[in-house]
Amino acid sequence: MNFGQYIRTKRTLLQETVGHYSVRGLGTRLGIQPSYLSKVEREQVAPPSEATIRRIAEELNEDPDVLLALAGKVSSDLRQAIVKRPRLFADLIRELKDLPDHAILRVVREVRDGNW
Amino acid sequence: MNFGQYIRTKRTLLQETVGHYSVRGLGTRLGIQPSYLSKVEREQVAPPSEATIRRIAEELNEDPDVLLALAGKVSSDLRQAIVKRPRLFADLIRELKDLPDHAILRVVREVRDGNW
DNA sequence: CAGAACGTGTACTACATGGTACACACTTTG
DNA sequence: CAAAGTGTGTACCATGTAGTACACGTTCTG
Repeated sequence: MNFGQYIRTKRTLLQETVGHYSVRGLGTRLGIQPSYLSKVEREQVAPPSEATIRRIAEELNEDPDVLLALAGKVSSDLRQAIVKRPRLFADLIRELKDLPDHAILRVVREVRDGNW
Repeated sequence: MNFGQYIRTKRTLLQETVGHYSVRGLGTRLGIQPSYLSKVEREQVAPPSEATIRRIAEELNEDPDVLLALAGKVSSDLRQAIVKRPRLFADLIRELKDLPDHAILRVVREVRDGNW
Protein backbone atom coordinates (compact mmCIF):
# COMPACT_ATOMS: atom_id res chain seq x y z
CA MET A 1 0.00 0.00 0.00
CA ASN A 2 1.29 3.42 -0.91
CA PHE A 3 0.55 6.76 0.72
CA GLY A 4 -1.94 8.07 -1.84
CA GLN A 5 -4.08 4.96 -2.03
CA TYR A 6 -4.06 4.63 1.73
CA ILE A 7 -5.38 8.09 2.51
CA ARG A 8 -7.87 7.97 -0.33
CA THR A 9 -9.31 4.74 1.04
CA LYS A 10 -9.59 6.23 4.51
CA ARG A 11 -10.99 9.53 3.26
CA THR A 12 -13.69 7.99 1.08
CA LEU A 13 -14.65 5.71 3.95
CA LEU A 14 -15.11 8.74 6.18
CA GLN A 15 -16.91 10.59 3.40
CA GLU A 16 -19.42 7.73 3.02
CA THR A 17 -19.97 7.26 6.75
CA VAL A 18 -19.71 10.62 8.47
CA GLY A 19 -19.55 12.97 5.45
CA HIS A 20 -17.66 16.24 5.10
CA TYR A 21 -14.65 14.32 3.80
CA SER A 22 -14.75 15.30 0.17
CA VAL A 23 -11.47 16.30 -1.48
CA ARG A 24 -12.71 19.86 -1.16
CA GLY A 25 -13.85 19.66 2.44
CA LEU A 26 -10.76 17.91 3.72
CA GLY A 27 -8.46 20.00 1.55
CA THR A 28 -9.92 23.19 2.96
CA ARG A 29 -9.54 22.00 6.54
CA LEU A 30 -5.96 20.99 5.76
CA GLY A 31 -5.27 24.33 4.16
CA ILE A 32 -4.34 22.83 0.79
CA GLN A 33 -5.87 22.97 -2.66
CA PRO A 34 -8.36 20.19 -3.46
CA SER A 35 -6.61 19.58 -6.79
CA TYR A 36 -3.34 19.03 -4.93
CA LEU A 37 -4.93 16.57 -2.52
CA SER A 38 -6.45 14.76 -5.48
CA LYS A 39 -3.07 14.47 -7.15
CA VAL A 40 -1.47 13.27 -3.94
CA GLU A 41 -4.13 10.59 -3.55
CA ARG A 42 -3.58 9.35 -7.09
CA GLU A 43 0.20 9.44 -6.62
CA GLN A 44 0.44 11.89 -9.46
CA VAL A 45 2.83 13.92 -7.32
CA ALA A 46 5.16 12.98 -4.48
CA PRO A 47 3.73 12.81 -0.95
CA PRO A 48 3.40 16.17 0.86
CA SER A 49 5.75 17.60 3.47
CA GLU A 50 5.99 16.19 6.98
CA ALA A 51 3.92 19.07 8.35
CA THR A 52 1.10 18.43 5.89
CA ILE A 53 1.22 14.68 6.48
CA ARG A 54 0.84 15.34 10.21
CA ARG A 55 -2.24 17.44 9.60
CA ILE A 56 -3.67 14.70 7.39
CA ALA A 57 -2.99 12.11 10.09
CA GLU A 58 -4.82 14.22 12.64
CA GLU A 59 -7.76 14.85 10.35
CA LEU A 60 -8.06 11.17 9.34
CA ASN A 61 -7.32 9.91 12.84
CA GLU A 62 -4.31 7.92 11.68
CA ASP A 63 -0.91 7.27 13.24
CA PRO A 64 1.41 10.00 11.94
CA ASP A 65 4.44 7.67 12.06
CA VAL A 66 2.65 5.20 9.82
CA LEU A 67 1.55 7.82 7.31
CA LEU A 68 5.06 9.30 7.27
CA ALA A 69 6.46 5.82 6.70
CA LEU A 70 4.07 5.23 3.79
CA ALA A 71 5.47 8.46 2.38
CA GLY A 72 9.02 7.11 2.87
CA LYS A 73 9.75 9.62 5.63
CA VAL A 74 10.87 9.43 9.24
CA SER A 75 9.47 11.72 11.92
CA SER A 76 11.78 14.64 12.61
CA ASP A 77 11.92 13.96 16.35
CA LEU A 78 13.27 10.48 15.67
CA ARG A 79 15.79 11.86 13.19
CA GLN A 80 16.97 14.33 15.80
CA ALA A 81 17.38 11.63 18.43
CA ILE A 82 19.54 9.61 16.05
CA VAL A 83 21.55 12.64 14.95
CA LYS A 84 22.36 13.45 18.57
CA ARG A 85 23.90 10.05 19.26
CA PRO A 86 24.53 8.51 15.86
CA ARG A 87 26.88 5.74 16.89
CA LEU A 88 24.60 4.37 19.59
CA PHE A 89 21.41 4.52 17.59
CA ALA A 90 23.05 3.31 14.38
CA ASP A 91 24.35 0.23 16.18
CA LEU A 92 21.02 -0.36 17.86
CA ILE A 93 18.93 -0.14 14.72
CA ARG A 94 21.31 -2.24 12.63
CA GLU A 95 21.29 -4.86 15.36
CA LEU A 96 17.50 -4.98 15.40
CA LYS A 97 16.53 -4.41 11.81
CA ASP A 98 16.60 -8.08 10.79
CA LEU A 99 15.04 -9.44 13.96
CA PRO A 100 11.34 -10.32 14.10
CA ASP A 101 8.78 -7.88 15.47
CA HIS A 102 8.44 -9.62 18.82
CA ALA A 103 12.14 -9.16 19.56
CA ILE A 104 11.86 -5.39 19.13
CA LEU A 105 8.63 -5.32 21.10
CA ARG A 106 10.36 -7.19 23.89
CA VAL A 107 13.11 -4.56 24.00
CA VAL A 108 10.56 -1.75 24.07
CA ARG A 109 8.68 -3.39 26.93
CA GLU A 110 11.82 -4.20 28.88
CA VAL A 111 13.02 -0.63 28.64
CA ARG A 112 9.59 0.77 29.41
CA ASP A 113 9.06 -1.03 32.68
CA GLY A 114 12.55 -2.02 33.63
CA ASN A 115 14.89 0.06 35.74
CA TRP A 116 17.06 1.64 33.08
CA MET B 1 31.16 21.16 16.19
CA ASN B 2 29.61 21.46 12.78
CA PHE B 3 30.26 19.41 9.67
CA GLY B 4 32.45 21.91 7.83
CA GLN B 5 34.75 22.71 10.74
CA TYR B 6 35.05 19.04 11.57
CA ILE B 7 36.22 17.87 8.18
CA ARG B 8 38.47 20.88 7.72
CA THR B 9 40.20 20.09 10.99
CA LYS B 10 40.67 16.48 9.99
CA ARG B 11 41.76 17.33 6.46
CA THR B 12 44.37 19.91 7.49
CA LEU B 13 45.70 17.47 10.05
CA LEU B 14 46.15 14.86 7.35
CA GLN B 15 47.62 17.47 5.01
CA GLU B 16 50.23 18.42 7.61
CA THR B 17 51.10 14.85 8.53
CA VAL B 18 50.79 12.66 5.44
CA GLY B 19 50.29 15.31 2.75
CA HIS B 20 48.15 15.07 -0.40
CA TYR B 21 45.18 16.40 1.55
CA SER B 22 44.89 19.88 0.09
CA VAL B 23 41.45 21.11 -0.90
CA ARG B 24 42.52 20.43 -4.46
CA GLY B 25 43.96 16.97 -3.85
CA LEU B 26 41.09 15.70 -1.75
CA GLY B 27 38.50 17.38 -3.94
CA THR B 28 39.89 15.64 -7.00
CA ARG B 29 39.86 12.23 -5.30
CA LEU B 30 36.30 12.89 -4.16
CA GLY B 31 35.29 13.94 -7.62
CA ILE B 32 34.16 17.40 -6.54
CA GLN B 33 35.39 20.91 -7.27
CA PRO B 34 37.95 22.30 -4.81
CA SER B 35 35.99 25.52 -4.53
CA TYR B 36 32.93 23.53 -3.52
CA LEU B 37 34.85 21.60 -0.87
CA SER B 38 36.22 24.90 0.41
CA LYS B 39 32.74 26.35 0.71
CA VAL B 40 31.48 23.23 2.45
CA GLU B 41 34.32 23.43 4.97
CA ARG B 42 33.57 27.05 5.74
CA GLU B 43 29.81 26.31 5.98
CA GLN B 44 29.21 28.73 3.19
CA VAL B 45 26.90 26.15 1.66
CA ALA B 46 24.87 23.31 3.13
CA PRO B 47 26.59 19.95 3.67
CA PRO B 48 26.86 17.71 0.60
CA SER B 49 24.65 14.76 -0.27
CA GLU B 50 24.79 11.47 1.63
CA ALA B 51 26.78 9.85 -1.17
CA THR B 52 29.42 12.58 -1.09
CA ILE B 53 29.58 12.52 2.70
CA ARG B 54 30.22 8.78 2.54
CA ARG B 55 33.10 9.30 0.15
CA ILE B 56 34.51 11.99 2.44
CA ALA B 57 34.21 9.65 5.43
CA GLU B 58 36.11 6.96 3.57
CA GLU B 59 38.81 9.35 2.41
CA LEU B 60 39.25 10.89 5.88
CA ASN B 61 38.86 7.56 7.64
CA GLU B 62 35.92 8.76 9.68
CA ASP B 63 32.71 7.08 10.80
CA PRO B 64 30.12 7.80 8.08
CA ASP B 65 27.27 7.80 10.61
CA VAL B 66 29.03 10.49 12.62
CA LEU B 67 29.73 12.68 9.60
CA LEU B 68 26.16 12.25 8.40
CA ALA B 69 24.94 13.22 11.87
CA LEU B 70 27.10 16.34 11.84
CA ALA B 71 25.41 17.17 8.58
CA GLY B 72 22.01 16.63 10.24
CA LYS B 73 21.33 13.50 8.21
CA VAL B 74 20.53 9.89 8.98
CA SER B 75 21.99 7.02 6.97
CA SER B 76 19.55 5.75 4.36
CA ASP B 77 19.75 2.15 5.57
CA LEU B 78 18.58 3.23 9.02
CA ARG B 79 15.80 5.30 7.50
CA GLN B 80 14.65 2.28 5.52
CA ALA B 81 14.63 0.06 8.59
CA ILE B 82 12.41 2.55 10.41
CA VAL B 83 10.13 3.07 7.44
CA LYS B 84 9.55 -0.68 7.20
CA ARG B 85 8.32 -0.96 10.78
CA PRO B 86 7.52 2.58 11.86
CA ARG B 87 5.46 1.82 14.95
CA LEU B 88 8.02 -0.51 16.49
CA PHE B 89 11.03 1.66 15.81
CA ALA B 90 9.24 4.88 16.69
CA ASP B 91 8.29 3.45 20.09
CA LEU B 92 11.78 2.10 20.63
CA ILE B 93 13.59 5.31 19.83
CA ARG B 94 11.20 7.52 21.79
CA GLU B 95 11.61 5.21 24.75
CA LEU B 96 15.38 5.44 24.59
CA LYS B 97 16.03 8.97 23.45
CA ASP B 98 16.13 10.51 26.92
CA LEU B 99 18.02 7.69 28.59
CA PRO B 100 21.76 7.91 29.19
CA ASP B 101 24.25 6.38 26.78
CA HIS B 102 24.98 3.36 28.94
CA ALA B 103 21.33 2.31 28.87
CA ILE B 104 21.31 2.22 25.07
CA LEU B 105 24.67 0.48 25.03
CA ARG B 106 23.29 -2.13 27.38
CA VAL B 107 20.40 -2.81 25.02
CA VAL B 108 22.75 -3.11 22.05
CA ARG B 109 24.96 -5.58 23.91
CA GLU B 110 22.04 -7.60 25.23
CA VAL B 111 20.59 -7.96 21.78
CA ARG B 112 23.97 -8.69 20.23
CA ASP B 113 24.89 -11.62 22.43
CA GLY B 114 21.54 -12.67 23.81
CA ASN B 115 19.24 -15.20 22.18
CA TRP B 116 16.71 -12.97 20.49
C1' DC C 1 62.07 34.78 -9.54
C1' DA C 2 59.14 31.73 -12.29
C1' DG C 3 55.99 28.41 -11.66
C1' DA C 4 53.58 25.19 -8.92
C1' DA C 5 50.48 24.61 -5.14
C1' DC C 6 47.03 26.45 -2.35
C1' DG C 7 42.55 28.37 -0.90
C1' DT C 8 38.73 31.12 -2.38
C1' DG C 9 35.26 34.44 -4.91
C1' DT C 10 31.80 34.83 -8.51
C1' DA C 11 28.49 33.28 -11.60
C1' DC C 12 25.74 29.92 -13.16
C1' DT C 13 22.86 25.55 -13.52
C1' DA C 14 19.76 21.29 -13.54
C1' DC C 15 16.61 19.05 -10.94
C1' DA C 16 13.62 18.26 -6.80
C1' DT C 17 10.21 19.91 -3.44
C1' DG C 18 5.88 21.49 -2.18
C1' DG C 19 2.87 23.48 -3.37
C1' DT C 20 -1.07 27.59 -5.69
C1' DA C 21 -4.72 29.29 -8.91
C1' DC C 22 -8.31 28.50 -11.71
C1' DA C 23 -11.14 26.34 -14.93
C1' DC C 24 -13.65 22.33 -16.44
C1' DA C 25 -16.90 18.36 -16.53
C1' DC C 26 -19.83 15.29 -14.25
C1' DT C 27 -23.25 14.18 -10.70
C1' DT C 28 -26.32 14.77 -7.30
C1' DT C 29 -30.22 17.18 -5.01
C1' DG C 30 -33.90 20.62 -3.66
C1' DC D 1 -33.63 22.19 -14.11
C1' DA D 2 -30.64 25.22 -11.65
C1' DA D 3 -27.43 25.22 -8.18
C1' DA D 4 -24.43 22.96 -5.22
C1' DG D 5 -21.04 19.49 -4.55
C1' DT D 6 -17.43 16.49 -6.37
C1' DG D 7 -13.11 15.17 -8.58
C1' DT D 8 -9.58 16.50 -11.80
C1' DG D 9 -6.60 18.78 -15.71
C1' DT D 10 -3.44 22.49 -16.89
C1' DA D 11 -0.29 25.95 -16.04
C1' DC D 12 2.65 28.10 -13.11
C1' DC D 13 5.91 29.25 -9.24
C1' DA D 14 9.25 30.06 -5.20
C1' DT D 15 12.66 27.85 -2.73
C1' DG D 16 15.99 24.27 -1.78
C1' DT D 17 19.58 20.88 -3.21
C1' DA D 18 23.83 19.75 -4.97
C1' DG D 19 26.68 20.92 -7.21
C1' DT D 20 30.12 22.91 -11.88
C1' DA D 21 33.32 26.09 -14.24
C1' DC D 22 36.69 29.24 -14.10
C1' DA D 23 39.33 33.02 -12.67
C1' DC D 24 41.91 35.32 -9.06
C1' DG D 25 45.40 36.38 -5.51
C1' DT D 26 48.69 34.60 -2.28
C1' DT D 27 52.29 31.69 -0.71
C1' DC D 28 55.70 28.34 -0.94
C1' DT D 29 59.66 26.13 -3.56
C1' DG D 30 63.50 24.83 -6.87
